[in-house]
Amino acid sequence: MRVGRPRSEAAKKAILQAIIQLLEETSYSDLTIESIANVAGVGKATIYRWWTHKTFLVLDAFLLTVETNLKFHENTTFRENFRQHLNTLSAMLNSSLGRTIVSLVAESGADSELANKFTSEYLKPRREQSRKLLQAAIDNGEIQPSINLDIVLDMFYGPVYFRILIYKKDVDSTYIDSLIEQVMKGITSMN
Amino acid sequence: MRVGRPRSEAAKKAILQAIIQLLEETSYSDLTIESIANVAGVGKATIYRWWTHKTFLVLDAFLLTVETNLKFHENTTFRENFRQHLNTLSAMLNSSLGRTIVSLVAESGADSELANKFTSEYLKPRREQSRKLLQAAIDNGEIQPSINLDIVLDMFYGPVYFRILIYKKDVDSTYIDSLIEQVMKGITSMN
Amino acid sequence: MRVGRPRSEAAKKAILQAIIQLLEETSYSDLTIESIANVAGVGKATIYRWWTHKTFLVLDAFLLTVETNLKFHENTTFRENFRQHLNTLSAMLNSSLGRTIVSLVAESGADSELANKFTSEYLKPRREQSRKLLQAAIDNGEIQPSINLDIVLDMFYGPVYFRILIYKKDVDSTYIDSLIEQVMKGITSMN
Amino acid sequence: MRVGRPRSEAAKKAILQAIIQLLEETSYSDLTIESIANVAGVGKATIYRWWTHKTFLVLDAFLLTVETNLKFHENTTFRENFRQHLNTLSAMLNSSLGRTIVSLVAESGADSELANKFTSEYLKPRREQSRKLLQAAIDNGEIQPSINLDIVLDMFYGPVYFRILIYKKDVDSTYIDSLIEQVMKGITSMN
DNA sequence: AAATAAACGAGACGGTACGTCGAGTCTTGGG
DNA sequence: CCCAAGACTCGACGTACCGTCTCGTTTATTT
Repeated sequence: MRVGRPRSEAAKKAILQAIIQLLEETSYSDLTIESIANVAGVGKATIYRWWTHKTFLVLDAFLLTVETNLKFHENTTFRENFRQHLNTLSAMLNSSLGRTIVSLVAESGADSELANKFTSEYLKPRREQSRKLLQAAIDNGEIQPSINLDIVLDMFYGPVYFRILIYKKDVDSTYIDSLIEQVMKGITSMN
Repeated sequence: MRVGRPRSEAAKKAILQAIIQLLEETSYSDLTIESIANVAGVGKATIYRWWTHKTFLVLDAFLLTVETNLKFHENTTFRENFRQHLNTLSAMLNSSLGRTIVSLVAESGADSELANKFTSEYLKPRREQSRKLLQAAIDNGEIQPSINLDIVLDMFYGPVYFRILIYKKDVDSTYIDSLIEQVMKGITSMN
Repeated sequence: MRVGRPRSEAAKKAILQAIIQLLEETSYSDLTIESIANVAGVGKATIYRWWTHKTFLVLDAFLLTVETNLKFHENTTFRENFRQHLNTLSAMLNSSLGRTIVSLVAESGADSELANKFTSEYLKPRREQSRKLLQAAIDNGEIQPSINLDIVLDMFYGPVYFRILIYKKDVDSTYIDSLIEQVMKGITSMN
Repeated sequence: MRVGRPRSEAAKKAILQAIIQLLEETSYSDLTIESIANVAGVGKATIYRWWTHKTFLVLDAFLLTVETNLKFHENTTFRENFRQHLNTLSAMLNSSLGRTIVSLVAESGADSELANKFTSEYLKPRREQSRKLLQAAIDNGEIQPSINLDIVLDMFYGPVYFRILIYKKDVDSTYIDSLIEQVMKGITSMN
């Protein structure tokens, strides 16, 4: 079996919690490993032993806060599901941790380790499920079968990301409702 | 008149050029004032005399590279105008300087100086003009008058930003064409 | 009797041997407990269980290498005995272990634990025996009874320590012979 | 002429003074660059800019405290001159700074930079002058011309170094007087 | 033989200082 | 009065060891 003192799960938790706390007080660029270690009551070396880069720390802290598995409700409408989904996304992007990790991903290269991990552990699972939702709506005739799924999904997600992060305008439930309405207009089956 | 040695425009240009050059070689976090000064052949104090913050340096370098005033062609279609516009946007987001400044804006607060300047000097002028374009299409009956202009514009821009910066997928002219097509479906007048 | 696993003499030997080996490769300040543990194939805790301080480790390693009990030859002259004694001392001071422990003693305070142990376990026994030797030479009329034993002994030892450690000049047998000769001139009985 | 901001002599002085102060409170091994910088009110980088190694810092601090040029009195006896000289040496070796630098030299290799600088800037000048003093005493017939100057000088210096640093016994003026007396016995001309 | 108990190796832990690097400021001589 | 050069204070970086700890394992004595 593995010898030596085992890794402290308490330390790991404390580190990620410290990041969450600190990012609510300061910006990412003011977030120092030193302050994380202090707040977590942990030695700096412990942080460096398990994370190679500050961005991964933030990503892990982020992943800790988001729901492990996204659940869509089966007994409700396609519209309603998306509405909740986009509201959750909007809340995430308005949190400092969410804004931070997303802008870090934006800055990183397309095949950077950070982008890959963010995609595989956060983005993709959600994308996958919302794609299924969309497909189901096509299957039951609610939505036109001719659409490009990817583009339609981008039309749901993209405006929310853009409006909050770049355009710096509020995305409230009214906006989300109108957005969904507008996208639906172009994809609903007419028969 | 002001006495003493006048400010060196050559130094200013050299500094912004150095940033453009360096950002093609390294990431923003590896971009140091020291290296900028060295490459530009300039003292550090000269940089600090003109700019208060590294982000503004990058923003100014960015603004130097983008067209001062966006021109839409009047004698062509709404679709065609947007197509060119989004292709230009896509090219900008794929450049290291573009990706850098946008992610800096994404990370910054809604009413930070950086976001305000980026909005007023880059984002808003373009938004204004594309809004006019959209309005003109409504006026001549091409597009439904009932639409929410803001949301429709977000549906054009948002997917491009999102797809390049976050989802890390290519946005080529085929994608842009399909995107425009899909958005148009929901807004075109049917008569 | 005491229960539990007994202390490992093998580990103790390995530790002291590791120090001897490492001090021949690196300086004392580069000698780390970690490297000792690695070379000795021993856990750090085992070292700390037996020794409170790194200096004592070195002292113990030193004591392991020096003759347990100094032997003067009775059937030879006073001069000859001292000659051998000082040559041995010179060899010790030229070894890295010897130089290290002596400079540690030099740096330590007069009533530090290290100085006390070095004095009682190394210095004093030798001093005692050479004092006896000197006294014997006085008793048999070879040397003047009026001398201050302590000062004369310092005149034998001091130059050797000083010349090797501080003045950094070679102390070979010629030097030692001349030194003894010169000291003798001032203490030999003239009758 | 040289460009750029000139080196701050005030900072240099403050650094060396801080070392002198700190070494009176703590041992060399507890003397950290960090504490020197704090006490001196100086950035760590400034220390590293001018000194490569902590030992050189201590050496420079030591050289600052010792008389720049040793003065022997011409209108007094050889004995008296040496008496004062050895008393001064004894005082130096009993200071924490003196004990520290000497034990650092003792630990260092024969042709290390530290030993060389200590020899050339401290040891040699004094040795040179006391050698001249000895030579003068030979020239005026006070001392035998047959002696080995080097060995006789070692017999003056060695016992003082040894007794203070290694043997940890007091060296007061009585001891020095007796030592000089004893050495003189073996070298004085008898006519 | 089984249970108990201490020492062992391995290695993670909270710390501290290291030596480096860049930030932003200041002080020169020169333009 | 601006400029380059470069030294300054400051503070975080990532590394290396410190001395302590917590594991599973080993080796003895005690039951």
